[in-house]
Amino acid sequence: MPRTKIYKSGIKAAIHQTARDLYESGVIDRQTMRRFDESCLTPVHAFTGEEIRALREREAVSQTVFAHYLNVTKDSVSQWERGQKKPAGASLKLLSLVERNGLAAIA
Amino acid sequence: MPRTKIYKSGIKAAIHQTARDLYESGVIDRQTMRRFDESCLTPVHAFTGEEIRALREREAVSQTVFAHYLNVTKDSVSQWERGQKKPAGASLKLLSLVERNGLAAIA
DNA sequence: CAATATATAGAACTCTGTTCTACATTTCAA
DNA sequence: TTGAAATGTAGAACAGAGTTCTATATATTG
Repeated sequence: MPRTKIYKSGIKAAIHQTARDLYESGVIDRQTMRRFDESCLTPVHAFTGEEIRALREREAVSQTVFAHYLNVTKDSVSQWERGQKKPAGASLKLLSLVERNGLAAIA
Repeated sequence: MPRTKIYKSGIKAAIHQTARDLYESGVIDRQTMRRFDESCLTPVHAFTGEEIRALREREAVSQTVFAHYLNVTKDSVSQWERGQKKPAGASLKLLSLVERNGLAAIA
């Protein structure tokens, strides 16, 4: 179904650096650079407790270890998974990164 | 000053995957795996407003764009930089990742 | 069996992060 | 030059995330 080829990690960083270089040398203007910046972020979406648990188990770590990776408490992870609290902001971003790139991406 | 050589990104992920494989095949026990997990995380430290601003300017983006990367509001970034609010938890983790690996690492 | 690791439970509390409005400055295109 | 857009500051009110504490239950392991 996906028409767009998924490139390996590193590509994104390279493209980004190139865009920044173009901006700094005046080839592209600030607005273009800004739109580029905002358009190539990994999409952040809401997570259900089930999804968070599945994600953690996919990475084969305990709640405690998972919590250490995200720099939050184990209790928070437990509450997320049970739907008692819902992660937001930076927590959501980290979960999205783990979902897409794995735990090692934020080690 | 640093005695330990800093390896390029990718190495960490590889080591991690290897450790997990060893664990899953029963070569190392769960406790060892856990200690390994907790010992190889990027250290998370507090940031002053100055440091956050310097970090953002190093990445050459506006507060708005920086905020988009972290999935927080531009106001939060502004308040961090002025010392009015102090990032914690997942926000701190993201800042540490940016500090060490650059903005592209969390794109 | 005893000790440890893991996960749940709930309650009280702190304070981040959000939201809103307003305003000053700078940048850039018309 | 003029006006629109981008950027950053400011403060206040608010919701709720994240912390902390204690207690309990289960499963695993030595």
